[in-house]
Amino acid sequence: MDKRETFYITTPIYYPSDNLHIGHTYCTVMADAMARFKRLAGYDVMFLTGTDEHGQKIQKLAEARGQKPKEYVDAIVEGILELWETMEISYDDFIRTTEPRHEKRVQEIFLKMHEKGDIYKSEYVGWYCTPCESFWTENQLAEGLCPDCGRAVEKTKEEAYFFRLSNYADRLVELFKTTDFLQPESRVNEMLAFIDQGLEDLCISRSSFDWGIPVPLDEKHVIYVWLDALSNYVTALGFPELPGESMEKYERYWPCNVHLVGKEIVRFHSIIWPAMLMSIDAPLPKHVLGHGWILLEGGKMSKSRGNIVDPVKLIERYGVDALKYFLLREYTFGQDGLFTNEVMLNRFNSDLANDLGNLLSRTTAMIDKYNGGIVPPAGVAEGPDRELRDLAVGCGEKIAAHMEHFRFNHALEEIWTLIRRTNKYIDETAPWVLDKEESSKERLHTVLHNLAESLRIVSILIYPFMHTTAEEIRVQLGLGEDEPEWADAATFDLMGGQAVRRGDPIFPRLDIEEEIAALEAMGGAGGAPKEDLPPDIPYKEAIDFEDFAKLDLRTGVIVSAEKHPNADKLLVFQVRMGRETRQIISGVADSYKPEDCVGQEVIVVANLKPRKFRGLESNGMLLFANDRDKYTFAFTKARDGEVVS
RNA sequence: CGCGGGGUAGAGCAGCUGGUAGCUCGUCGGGCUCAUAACCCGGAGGUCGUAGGUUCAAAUCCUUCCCCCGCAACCA
Repeated sequence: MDKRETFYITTPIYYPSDNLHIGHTYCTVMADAMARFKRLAGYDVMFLTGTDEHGQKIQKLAEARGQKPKEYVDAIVEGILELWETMEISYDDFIRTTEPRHEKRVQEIFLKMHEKGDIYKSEYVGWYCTPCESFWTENQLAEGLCPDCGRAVEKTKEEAYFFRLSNYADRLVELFKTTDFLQPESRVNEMLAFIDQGLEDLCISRSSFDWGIPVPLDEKHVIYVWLDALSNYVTALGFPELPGESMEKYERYWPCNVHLVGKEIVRFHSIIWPAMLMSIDAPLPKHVLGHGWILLEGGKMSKSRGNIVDPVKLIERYGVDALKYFLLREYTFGQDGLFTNEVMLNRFNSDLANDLGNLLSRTTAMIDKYNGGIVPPAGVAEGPDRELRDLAVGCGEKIAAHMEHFRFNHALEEIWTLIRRTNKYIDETAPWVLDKEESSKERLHTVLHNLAESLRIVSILIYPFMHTTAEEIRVQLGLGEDEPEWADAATFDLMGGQAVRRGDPIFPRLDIEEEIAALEAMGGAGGAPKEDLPPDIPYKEAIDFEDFAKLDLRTGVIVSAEKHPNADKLLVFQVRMGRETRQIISGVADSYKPEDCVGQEVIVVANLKPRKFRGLESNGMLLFANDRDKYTFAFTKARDGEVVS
């Protein structure tokens, strides 16, 4: 029986509606570093990641491409697995919510909650768009119309199952107030405020689409996202028990040490998930940690804005370890951080090439040159030796302390303090001077030994964060390819007699301007892509000519424009269309200033029913080209008031 | 008063369980030559958004206001 302490860490399961970007990579890299650190520190680690593959959105995306949902997600999941392989993510299990092991157990969980009396059938009042075959909640509607197609929706009552989330409000408040369940702490108030508004029971089934796990005992329904997705953290461990299948992992690893999640889903993980577990009388995870977002210049990264940083391109160019180092070193856990190519490249040069790479290079070069490539044994400590040795030997403990709080940036900073100190040590001891006199050879050997020792310790310390680099350093130092022992980082003077093997620079210095130019030319790796294609949006279903003929399109010209007094994004236009001038409202305030619109020729959908927006009536609609939330007038050179067809 | 995050040297950030402001890059000057024009030392540069308050002492705690950024609302 394995007596080691266990450590169970998870990432969210990602939604495979598209390829992943650096935000997902960031989260997964953090989890990986933590997992590797804990393994090295002697824990029995379980590191889980996966994909959340059900839901209406996937079903529709698949349909739009004429695929079965499973086919569609299979292709994307393959890409995700490849990415994690490239990133050398050391997950122990990868769970897909479409796997039988998950689906069966989610049904079991549903039944358990049902038995507990926490699930009841009721009616879910919502809105149905017949052409889109989509079911929308009150909140999702756009001024009472379908948010997808803009057509009228019907109020329908959908039969649905609900979870009595409201029953658990008190216990949840207790959880937040008396434990450090949720971190960073700043999120706790947010959750308490949310609970304070009153928890509504949670709708956990849908019958308006079928890409999901069937509700047991009622196959008209499928289980709706959160119950399905959140359960992965236990189903992957074999809970609930199924006949003939082992719960060994569950017993060993649950409760989870850490759910690492993005700040946008902290709420689901710290309210719904614990409530579900309370309902089935399972122990709660020990911690939920919410990390921040990586932002690009100009705002959040998002698929629709096209400003996604493609991790694969960065890896191809700079290597996995460089990217991992940057992500872990640059950002403060829990806070948002800015990504730019320049910042990243500067880190590569100063920290990796100049400090670490160059230290290895000069150390091995000197051992080669001054001692025939053999690491000398320990000698008598003098001068700055003691300081270097103390710093090196104490570094591991400091890192461990930072890692307890997921402060990757501080942990790495500690290592670089040691690296810089070692560089300084070379200057202080000036081995090239010692080499000149026979009388100082002994001192020279001690210095060379200390340098090798310091780097050996560095190679252990960086192992959880950049293991390939660590291995390369160890090979160059003549330490072989065995996995290092964390404990050896706390001991000096282990080396002597190894034959160093000089290699190419482990991190060649980059020409920053050249690299920035290259990255921008590639596009998609930060900054604006040069050759920028419009977003790839599937075409809607074909319509008959009669449908088109229903539209009454006319030309117009904007005679005045102003901001809507009660809305941020709306502009109120007066549009002259031949004999009449109409008021039309458009949500383009982010793209146009009112004064720039006057005189603009436009195309108007003239027979759209008038509607009020925050108190002002809009009579018709203006046509715009929409590129990632950037609107451009679709205009005509014709006289205003003419028919467009 | 919708919710939340943030405003600290030219840039990007850390510090924020209170005690004379720190890191990286950049910049200026110097040193060294083992090394990837890298490394080492030193200097310049900040009234820590604003206005008050608590305190012997505040970037750090409390309050006011201003600005930025997400989310929400709103986008026919």
